[in-house]
Amino acid sequence: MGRKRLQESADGRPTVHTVAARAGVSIASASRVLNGVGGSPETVRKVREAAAEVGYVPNAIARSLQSQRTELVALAVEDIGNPVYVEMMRAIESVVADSGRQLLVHATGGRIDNETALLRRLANRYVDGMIVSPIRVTADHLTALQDSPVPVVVVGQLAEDAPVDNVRTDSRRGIALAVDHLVATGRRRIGFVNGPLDTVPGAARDAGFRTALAAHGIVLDENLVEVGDFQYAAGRDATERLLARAEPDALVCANDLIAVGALHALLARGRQVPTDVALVGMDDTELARMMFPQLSSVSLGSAERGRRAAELLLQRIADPSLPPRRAQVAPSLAVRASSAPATHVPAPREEVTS
Amino acid sequence: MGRKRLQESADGRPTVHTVAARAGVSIASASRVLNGVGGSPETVRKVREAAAEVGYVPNAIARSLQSQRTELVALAVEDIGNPVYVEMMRAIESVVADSGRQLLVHATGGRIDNETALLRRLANRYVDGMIVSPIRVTADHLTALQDSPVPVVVVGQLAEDAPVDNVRTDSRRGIALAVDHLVATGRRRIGFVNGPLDTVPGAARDAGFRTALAAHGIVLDENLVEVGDFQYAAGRDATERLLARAEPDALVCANDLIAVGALHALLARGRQVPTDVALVGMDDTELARMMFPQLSSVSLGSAERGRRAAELLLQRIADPSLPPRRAQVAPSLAVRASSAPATHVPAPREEVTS
DNA sequence: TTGTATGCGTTATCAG
DNA sequence: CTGATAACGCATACAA
Repeated sequence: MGRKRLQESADGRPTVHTVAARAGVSIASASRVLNGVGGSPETVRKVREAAAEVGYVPNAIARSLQSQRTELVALAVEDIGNPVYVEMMRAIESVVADSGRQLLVHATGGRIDNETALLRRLANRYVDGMIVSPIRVTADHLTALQDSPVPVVVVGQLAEDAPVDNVRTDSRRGIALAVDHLVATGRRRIGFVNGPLDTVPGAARDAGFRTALAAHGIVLDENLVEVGDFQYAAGRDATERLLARAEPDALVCANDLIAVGALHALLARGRQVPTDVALVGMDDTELARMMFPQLSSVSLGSAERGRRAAELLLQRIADPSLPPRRAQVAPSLAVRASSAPATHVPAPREEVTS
Repeated sequence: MGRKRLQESADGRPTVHTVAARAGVSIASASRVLNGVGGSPETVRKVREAAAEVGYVPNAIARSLQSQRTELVALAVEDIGNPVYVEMMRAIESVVADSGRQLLVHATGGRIDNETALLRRLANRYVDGMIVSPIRVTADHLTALQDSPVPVVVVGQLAEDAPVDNVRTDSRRGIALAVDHLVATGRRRIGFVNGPLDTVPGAARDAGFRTALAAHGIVLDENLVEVGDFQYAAGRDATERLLARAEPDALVCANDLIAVGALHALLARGRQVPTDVALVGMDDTELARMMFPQLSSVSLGSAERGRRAAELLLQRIADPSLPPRRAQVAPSLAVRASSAPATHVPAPREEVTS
């Protein structure tokens, strides 16, 4: 038989053995007391005392190996810098922390291979579950989602029959809210600055825009539509291109970052907001409220979606046999200064150098 | 003797035993091949084949228990929504990912108890090290930092003799850069919107502002100084208070969030930027470039500091016996439209309703 | 090179 | 209630 087990861990820190020896009890008793199950008053006292004396802290790894759970949950989003994900993350973190778990954040950069790789790595069990908000979804991706070795919840649109927990919103309807509002306040030449059409949200918002305009009997002038990334710079550049060839009296933007870019482009070109051009963003992030004028924005309930996703995930972790579930959060419109009704007195324009 | 070890893990997933049995070798041989050390060509082939067939993925927990490392690194910041931390986080994530590790992000909310609790929890070894950027540092805190059971690197000011790895910048000098620039471009009634004075950066920036003004022989009018949180809303409100009682021709802000709030307040009050009031922020985040006009801002090299901190941490993880080290990143000023020299023709002011 | 046996630190089982 | 012992899944001395 090999040498007797030491009472200290490799790096000299106390283990259950240290505590047990010091308290004069078995490791089993020590462990029980430390976990608050069983133990005579006397044993409890001795073990607690010994633990405090040596500054015992349980090793999370060893505990995980035994319990098969890490108490860690991951979140994978495209762009950690986008305020919409910050809000979602905050909501998720709150729920996750309340359950005594910790949140691990991954930035995928929207690269899909990156994301499937992440999904596959889940197999090594370093987290108990994952929330992922993909902007592109391929068949490959979907497969990886379905037979993920650990619970996964998707925030975003997924095929109706996809057997994966998911939390969705209706961004088509969200765009319609924006268009309806603009039409109601007298705008007619409504432009649209969108993100990539090969993304799920990009495609949905494009469809939403076209449908909404048609519903009002407005014929879409393709010159009023531009596409870029879901980023500030792309939004600004796309708006510049649009303004170079068309004269919108309102602009709907596919997210707030784009809207801020659009605002920049409009102001740089000497357009007044909302007098000349009304502006509506999407996601209703704090960024929208930071602008001057404050930006109207369609809320897609990002915090709420985050919260729901976290709850779904925790439930599934608790009971993996649950059937796939689906939660839906309705969009709403926050009207602010950037889309106040146009005064019918066109203000004198003055070119401003950026 | 107990029942023979199973070939599958509790949840039915393959383990080294599964692979070994299928390949007809011992688990030792299987493990060796799987780790790329040793093994005859024939064994390697058999094991690789078996592993692929059963879809073997090593269990990260078990591996960690053995190796005493989790390949996880934590980052604790006050406010995940502040773009300066986003930039820092991106830089850290990049270095950390390159080393094959993953990043865990904690939001402390600036609550110091929260942070020390975090430090103490490190003892359970769920991460190999941590980068922390505290805005308040107490003696208690410092103690916790020093005898942390795992490597810790601090981003921020620390006492000279504190035996803790840390990456710092000189925000006093950073403020001086801003003041010098404003004075050089003809501003004299320079105001300052700061964060809480009981924070390390708040105190440093206050001192820097006063010193810089004095260096130019300017007597500070206390009406030109306001304090709030390091947040957008606080910056906006503080600026409103300041504007209600004083008439600055320039404003230095303790960070970009505050600067954006100040811009909002200025514009809402009908002030032209930079014509009436020049504006300089701090941290030089992407937010500064998103505004109209674009905000001048003092760069404190947040990405660079993040990178350096990550490198220091990885080095210390590799060799815990290293002496405490210190890295310094110099501030610099990015001049943009918000602080262009004032035209000496005061533009007509017009009250704008927010 | 290969296999046996042991330990990583914890919790769970089961007999006493 | 308590203690001895077996897992958890992996890596690695050591012996063959």
